[in-house]
Amino acid sequence: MSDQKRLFLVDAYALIFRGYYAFIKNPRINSKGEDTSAIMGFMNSLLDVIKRERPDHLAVCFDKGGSADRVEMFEAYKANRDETPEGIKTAVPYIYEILKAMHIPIMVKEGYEADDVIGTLAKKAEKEGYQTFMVTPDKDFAQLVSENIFMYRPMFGGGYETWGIPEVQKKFEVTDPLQVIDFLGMMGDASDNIPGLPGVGEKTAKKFLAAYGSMENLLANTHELKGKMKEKVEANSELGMLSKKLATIMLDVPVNFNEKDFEMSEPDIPKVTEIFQELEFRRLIDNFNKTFSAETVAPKVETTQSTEAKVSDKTETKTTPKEVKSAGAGQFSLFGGEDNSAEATPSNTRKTAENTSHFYQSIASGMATKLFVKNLMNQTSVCFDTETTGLNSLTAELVGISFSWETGKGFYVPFPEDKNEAQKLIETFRPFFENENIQKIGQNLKYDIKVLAKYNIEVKGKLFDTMLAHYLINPDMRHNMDVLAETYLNYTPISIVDLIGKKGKNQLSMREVPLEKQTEYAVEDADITLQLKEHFEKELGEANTQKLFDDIEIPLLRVLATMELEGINLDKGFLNSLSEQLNTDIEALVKNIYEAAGEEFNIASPKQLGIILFEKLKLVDKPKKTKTGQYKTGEDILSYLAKDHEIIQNILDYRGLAKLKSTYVDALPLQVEESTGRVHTDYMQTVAATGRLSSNNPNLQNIPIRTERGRQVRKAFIPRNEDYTLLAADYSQIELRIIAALSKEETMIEAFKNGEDIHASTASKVFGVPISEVTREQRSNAKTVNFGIIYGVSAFGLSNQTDLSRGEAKELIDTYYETYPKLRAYMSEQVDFARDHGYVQTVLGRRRYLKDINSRNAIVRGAAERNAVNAPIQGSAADIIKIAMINIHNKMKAGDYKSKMLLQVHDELVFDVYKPELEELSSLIKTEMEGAFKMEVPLDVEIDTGLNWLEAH
DNA sequence: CACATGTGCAA
DNA sequence: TATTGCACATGTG
Repeated sequence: MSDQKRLFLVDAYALIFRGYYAFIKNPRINSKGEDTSAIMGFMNSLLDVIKRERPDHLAVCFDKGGSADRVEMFEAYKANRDETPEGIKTAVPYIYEILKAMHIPIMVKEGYEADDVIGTLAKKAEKEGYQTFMVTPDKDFAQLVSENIFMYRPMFGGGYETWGIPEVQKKFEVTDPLQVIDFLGMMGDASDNIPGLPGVGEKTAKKFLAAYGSMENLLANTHELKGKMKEKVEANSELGMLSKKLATIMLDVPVNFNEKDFEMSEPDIPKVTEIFQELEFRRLIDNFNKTFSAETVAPKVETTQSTEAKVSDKTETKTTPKEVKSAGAGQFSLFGGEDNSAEATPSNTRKTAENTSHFYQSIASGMATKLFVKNLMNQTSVCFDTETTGLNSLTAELVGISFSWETGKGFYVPFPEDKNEAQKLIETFRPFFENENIQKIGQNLKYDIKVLAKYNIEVKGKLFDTMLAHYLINPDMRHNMDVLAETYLNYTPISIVDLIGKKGKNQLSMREVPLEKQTEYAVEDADITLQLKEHFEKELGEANTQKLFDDIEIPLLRVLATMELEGINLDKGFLNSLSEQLNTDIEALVKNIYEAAGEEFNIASPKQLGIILFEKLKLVDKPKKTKTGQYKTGEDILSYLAKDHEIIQNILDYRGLAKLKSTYVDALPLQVEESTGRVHTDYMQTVAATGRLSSNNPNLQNIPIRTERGRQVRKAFIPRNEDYTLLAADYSQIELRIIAALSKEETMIEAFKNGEDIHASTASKVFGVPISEVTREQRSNAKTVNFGIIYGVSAFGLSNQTDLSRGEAKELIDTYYETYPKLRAYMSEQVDFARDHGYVQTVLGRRRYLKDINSRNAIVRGAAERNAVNAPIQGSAADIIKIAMINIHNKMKAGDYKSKMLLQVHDELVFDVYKPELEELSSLIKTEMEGAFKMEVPLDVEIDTGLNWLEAH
């Protein structure tokens, strides 16, 4: 390394924003409800740089008041940037405080952007003989790169890349970094509000640069261009020059580079620790101490096993796996001294397979397998993960299975392509999978269970699914393994994309991946899942979440796997003829609409439709626009206009039929699984934040029912054969019953106990008429309010949903609360509870955290308050039907019924019932559903049967 | 081919 | 300015 002095200039806001958005899906919230993502993100980056590079000179640069010059040049400059998120605003003062405590100089110059400050300082430092590193992900800085000035770019997923002249040349396809200015000027930069040349994107900009070298030269030679592009560029030459100016980083900021001011000095460790403690940054305190402890001079690699690490400046760290002990009495020593250690990449402190020591071994020979299974059978708890040829568990073939029962160690069993051979191999593992006494751990076990079921292997014994565990710990977050590993283990697993490529053209099948890579990837997954399990196990115990996990979600996983494997029979022929009828009707409507419009256009394009309706036909004086400036053409908007213009009703009809055809009638037959002839939806158990299931591929929870035409689709869902019949069992008004019971609102409870029609009953009370005299309209409005209450509706919302005016809507809501006073009290109790505890919960203690409940932003807070009311209700209903499903499944299994549970639609279960079992099963289902959870309000279930799903209602 | 947007279906 | 979802067609790069 040269003796040249090195200066690091950190672009604070860029790193703060980046840190904030890196956590956007899983924001860090401390116990005070503050979003500390931005601070955490920034500090991670800063410490990372310090630890990695040990700079002798460093400063952090902020903006203040924006760039007066640029705003003068271009009014819109940064004008329509979204407002700075609250989580960032609150972060900045903390970051200032921390930097002060760390004795790191802060550079700010009123009226200048950090870009300009950094640029000016970098150039000045260069004159003093420094090497300067600009720490920022912002590509604008590439224009400043020189022999002594570099960009130091944090990369997603950890690590850094350094951009010198060659990198910039390659990246932007320029000869001189200064041309980056021309490049940005041409293509523009949405995030910086640089307009750029219209119609010029990255590709065109590069082409222009290659041909003309600069914006000026391009504009001087536009005669060489052709067609539209020529017109556009010529018409916008001024905009082009302006864009170039905006993209130029200014180098004349009045700041001085006094070396002394930028020297790194010892931080005030106690002070920094105190701030971190306040922010609840436990891991960061460790990280900080490590970074500044005396002996750490070089990048240090954490390992999961004992290491013989030689740490010295700029050398790699080697780790040696421990000799593997054979477990139990068996002589299980297949694993020789193969060196699995990997070089530590100095460019990454986040642990990855590259820099973590582990022992992963593949097991190939028959003898080895037998010994391995024997060893497996000695364990009490094993994590496993199946690797398959695809994501469809019904057709996926096993490529391998990984196992781990000890952190940092695991095994991979590759499977042969030949089906008979594969079946033979899996038979070896049957004793393991079907052993009741060995706990099976996995991430999304439903998938593995389904895959193995296709090999006729049943996974028995206690289960622990890390995905489900995390769903209960915080349902609002994401639960895929990569995110969990990064969040809880600070570990970045090998990405599947690295392994098999992006989907599309050249994506590999897992089988085509070299065995060593398969092993690394697969065993790593099992290893990580095992570590996550140890982590989550403790967290689950804290709340009554443990019961929810053991008694609801885990048993439900098996129920869902069974239902999904079962699928439902679909009458393809019926849908095909329906499709033809729709086609005829749609064609007629299209013809009609074109005539009325006076031209042909794409009716399905909201953009084109908007222009026809509101520009050509001028149907409305002031049409409403969407946030992107297009005309709104939603059903609610068009319905208002229907009475005035014939074309509107035709458009609405077209929309309805086109939707029906494309989403259901034509799409469903394509979803029939070839191997079974049935439709197999996939229930997502960890998606809905309230505890509901969701359904996809296809979504069988949104099959039409409200319109006559749409309802027909349900006729296509039929029993498996003539010995069976479809049975649908619906909870009647379960959410209203729950809110009545939870609020202890006697009036409503009584109505339910008396078996009254709740909407009519509400109408009767609210409008002050006997229940027999309630009009259809009154009942309908009462129904809307009843539902609206569950969602936290406003007078505005209610008036939009009904024919009522704002005033009438408000009056109706007021009267409603007077009729059911305890309902209102209950709702505000929920909000208060959320404010105090940061979460709300269902009848079974399922939690939903509401970080925005104390937000200063009324809109954000309002949304959180509605969630506080809605989540316990929707979630409790979800809890209850889950209980019913598990109990019904178990009884049907125990009773060895031929009938099958097929579908769940939030408050409804659909069964394929073997006719001789009908009576017995109807009563079993009703009993179990109504008895799933006892409240002061009785649950009521309506059951019906028929030749198809429509008849069963 | 990937992604955002607008729209609309269900409970 | 009503909750939770999923999927389609269009339009853009």
